[in-house]
Amino acid sequence: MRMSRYFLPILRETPKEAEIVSHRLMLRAGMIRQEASGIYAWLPLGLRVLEKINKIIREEQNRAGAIELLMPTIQSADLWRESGRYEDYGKEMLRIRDRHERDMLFGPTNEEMITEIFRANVKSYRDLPLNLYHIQWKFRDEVRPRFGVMRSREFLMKDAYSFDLDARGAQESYHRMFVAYLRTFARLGLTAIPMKADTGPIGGENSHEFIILASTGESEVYCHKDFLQFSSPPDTVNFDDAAEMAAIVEKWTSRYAATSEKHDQAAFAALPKDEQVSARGIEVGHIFTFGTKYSVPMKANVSGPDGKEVPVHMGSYGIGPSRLVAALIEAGHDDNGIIWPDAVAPFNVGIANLKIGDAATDAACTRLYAAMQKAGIDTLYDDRDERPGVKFATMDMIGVPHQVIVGPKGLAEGKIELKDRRSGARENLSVDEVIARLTA
RNA sequence: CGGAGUGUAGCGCAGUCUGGUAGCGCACCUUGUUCGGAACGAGGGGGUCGUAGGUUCGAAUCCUAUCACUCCGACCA
Repeated sequence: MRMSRYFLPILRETPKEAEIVSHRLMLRAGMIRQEASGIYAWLPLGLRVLEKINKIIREEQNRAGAIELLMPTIQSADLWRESGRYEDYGKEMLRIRDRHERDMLFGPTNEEMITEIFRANVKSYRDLPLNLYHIQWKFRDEVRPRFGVMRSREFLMKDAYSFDLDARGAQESYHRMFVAYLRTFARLGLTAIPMKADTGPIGGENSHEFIILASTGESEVYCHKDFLQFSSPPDTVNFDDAAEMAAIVEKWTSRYAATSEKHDQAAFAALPKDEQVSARGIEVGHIFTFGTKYSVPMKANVSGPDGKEVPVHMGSYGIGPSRLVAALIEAGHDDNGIIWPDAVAPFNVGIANLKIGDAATDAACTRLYAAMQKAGIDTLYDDRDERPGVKFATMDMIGVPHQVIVGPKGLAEGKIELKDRRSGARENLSVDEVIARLTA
């Protein structure tokens, strides 16, 4: 993308309402714009990151055997009356009335709807296990939205729902999602630690929150330092092998890890001092099984091998991509701006032409840009008529991981500069060397 | 939902107490000198001062109502 033709409304000053670093940087980098309290428009740069996160989530959900569909944002209240949650949900639910005076709502979650879809179409245990997911905007009318997209009212969520014949099958589905989550967060460049979570009113055996450590995180968390060394499951992992899945889950739940709500001070203190990690964390995922909570009242039954009808055992698995964008920034930034992992960077390569109009720099940049495009690399070419300092500051703030700096001084010696955003390391290389390096 | 506060140009703010018809910095446009870490000068465009009433010869400023937004606490992917 040529920056001169792009829509990248960068702010030089920080809007006063932005308290935490991710919110500040998302506004300053022109990723989002607030349209109402807790409701944001995603500008081109922000949307790129969001879509890259979604892509990774999809790939890992699919790998684990989940199947994508798309449910609507608006739901009928009648569906929620079936489960009894229409009355229970309270003011967090945005209730709407259509022109025929029918009660509708903007979905805060989709258990009811997915159960309805399931029961209408699946009647036999032979069709199980089944795991359906979608990535859709949800709305929860939080009393007090804050921290930008970290706690917004409208937010994007990937939610998967598993269906199994019995509790044992549900457990296996849970394990698959657990492993898929480990892989997903690892690919996003994050270390996410599964922490035993409260199932709350939903009930059930299995529940974990995936927490990433960040100094500006919202909650206090405590865990064993081994979690920081654990390697995530490789892409050769076999999701059909229940024993392999169970072993991975076993490993990742073998050490102490809890958020402040579930913190057991005594158990934590029993760990050797140098193995204790006490930090702040952000919840980026939550998985749990809830048995037949919805299948019983909503009559989502299947025939078992013995011919008897039984309610299915279900589980649900959420990841918040929009929150992840903020979490990634909380986990990756410095005084100059955002530091994206390559996997989600809106642009992976940035080309800064320090002297627009200079034949040599223009030619070198054009050649670089063409080579990057040919290689299919997301590249932002800063071809604006701006001073060098402005271009450096822009590249750093929006967090382009690999920056190619092309100026007349270097070119006089046949060299351009390749800078790594994260480390700040710079190398002087020829244009061909840079192309070879970046397209390797 | 309780408590506190703020609405004046895209962003950050002054002006409000003490009414006289709106200003500064950044950004934007023109132009010149600049040009390797957010340059400088000259000129210029943009605001019915959140909204609606009221008081007044006259309201950003005083009064009333209303809306929006933010922060602190209790709740959440």
